Amino acid sequence: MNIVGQIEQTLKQEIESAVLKAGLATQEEMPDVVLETPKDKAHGDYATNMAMQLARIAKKAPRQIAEDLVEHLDTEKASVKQVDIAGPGFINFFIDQSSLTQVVDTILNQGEAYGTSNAGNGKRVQIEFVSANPTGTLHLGHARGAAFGDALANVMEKAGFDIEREYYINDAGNQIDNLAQSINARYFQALGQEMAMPEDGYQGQDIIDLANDLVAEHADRFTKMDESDRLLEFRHYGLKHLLHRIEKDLANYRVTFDSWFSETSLYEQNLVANAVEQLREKGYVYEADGATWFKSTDFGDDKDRVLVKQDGSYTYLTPDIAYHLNKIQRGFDELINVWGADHHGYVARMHAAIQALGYSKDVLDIKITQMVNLFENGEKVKMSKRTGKAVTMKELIEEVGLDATRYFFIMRSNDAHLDFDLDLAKTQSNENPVYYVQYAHARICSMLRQAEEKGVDINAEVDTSLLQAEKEVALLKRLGDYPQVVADAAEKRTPHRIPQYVFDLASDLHSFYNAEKVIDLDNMELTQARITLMKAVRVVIQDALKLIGVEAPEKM
RNA sequence: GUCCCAGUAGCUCAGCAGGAUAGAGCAACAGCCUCCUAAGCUGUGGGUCGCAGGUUCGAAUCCUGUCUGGGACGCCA
Repeated sequence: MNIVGQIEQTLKQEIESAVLKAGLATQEEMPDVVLETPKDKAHGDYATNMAMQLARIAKKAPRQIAEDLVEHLDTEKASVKQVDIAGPGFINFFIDQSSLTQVVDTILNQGEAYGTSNAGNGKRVQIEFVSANPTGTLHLGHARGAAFGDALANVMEKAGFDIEREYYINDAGNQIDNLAQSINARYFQALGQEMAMPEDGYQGQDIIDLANDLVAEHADRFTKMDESDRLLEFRHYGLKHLLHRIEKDLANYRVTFDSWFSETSLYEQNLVANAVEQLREKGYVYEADGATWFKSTDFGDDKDRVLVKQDGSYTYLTPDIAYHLNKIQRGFDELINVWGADHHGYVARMHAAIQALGYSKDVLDIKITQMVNLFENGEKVKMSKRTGKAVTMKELIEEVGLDATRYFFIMRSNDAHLDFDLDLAKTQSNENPVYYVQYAHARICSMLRQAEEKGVDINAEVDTSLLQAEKEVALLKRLGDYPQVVADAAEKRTPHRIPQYVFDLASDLHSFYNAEKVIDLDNMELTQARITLMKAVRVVIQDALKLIGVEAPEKM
């Protein structure tokens, strides 16, 4: 347990025991003690609304209750140096600051383990994200989903969840047939022959490149095969290369997966037909109009959904149901899917399927990442300048850089539409939050370098209780918040809390830097105490940036 | 028509398991480098939290309705 957590815990216990001693409520009636950090420093370090919550139980005015409570509070045990009653009955606590400085030692002892917690309690959670079809390159929306999913996974891991990252490969549907047909057409075209692209074929440059590679490697060898054999070859070739490229692009984006799950494997194990049978046994399947239907309306969906089409093939939904059943059966306590906004209409039927199979819909949490719009010179950019098509993830990274791309995607809530300001992301100045945070880190590194050059022993045993200046206390409190911020971000699945937190921490650092001189050779004790504080801040900035996949440079 | 997301300062957004005077960045304005990186700091101004009801001691936060913007509503994937 971290220092701040301990202080809060003790305070909560003392508040409860004061309520009991004052006879304001019994143990059974006791409301949860809510401690909050007031925005206004005049309202202390912590405040509780206990008196208001007790108003109905004790049948007294909140202010009167507050007075009784305070009278019975053991301030020494609670390490409180001052208690005020304010407003409608808030009780404000001023904490004895000396205990706060311990956070520095805790951080330096724990290193990058600082901030971990047991909030997740080892719960096994699988996060499936990106899962783009292997029929082309990754685009803007994928980049957002990848950044979000990866950061969420990192944050939840740190908060004590047991996380697996999975990419679902749609390598079985008719979009893959279409891919093979598209490559086929481009192949003949590359050989100088006439061949029409299939209707709804993949028009992208990436397919043309693939076909050119095929010609370079194999010349016209494939023209001598039966068409069906050739298409099978192209299907495998296309899948392999496009998937490889996706994997590489993601790795360059600092996103890796624990497992890549193939849709085809579901068919190989007969799991798709199995899933339909299971639904049928439970009575949620019927035949109509020559097709097989899933009665998803029994579980709140708008309309029933087709599982097997008139032509005998499956819809997209059917293998997906089998896939989710398989995921559940792999023993995860919870599944999280990260989907793009264009799939949100799909949520109800997936939840319906899970319930029809006998599971709670709570086992599947679907996070939707909303649309991304690029802005440049104040105007909306939709198309790539080079290709005229949608902007790819790779182009975006090349244009604004990896750190800025990841930071910008993660700093916003996933369910808000995102206006991505290219000019701002490229700016190397204080307007750009990425640089602001990275600069704080570089600044600390610079101070440490100089301290060493001037002969300060930066690893000395120090008396951290010297850290009592206003800006120092602000930093200590912020550092102490970190484990709770990570735990909150994990529990609420809001990784955007991390960029916000680290921005605030950077702000506290810059503010401190301008107010106090760290290296003062005439006051070695204070210098060393401050150096130690700087090291602790550096650990936390590094760690927070690592969670969101952004580098912490030592020099800028 | 149905469903999902959003509507908070000039702009981009936090805050939403109810709590005190609603926050941040940018933009605007006024200051700060003989001193550890000015890629920084300090201060000022700026808000009917889309609108209307309701629940509550208390609502940006919960409920209902409504308006606006975006998206989704295939025997496509």
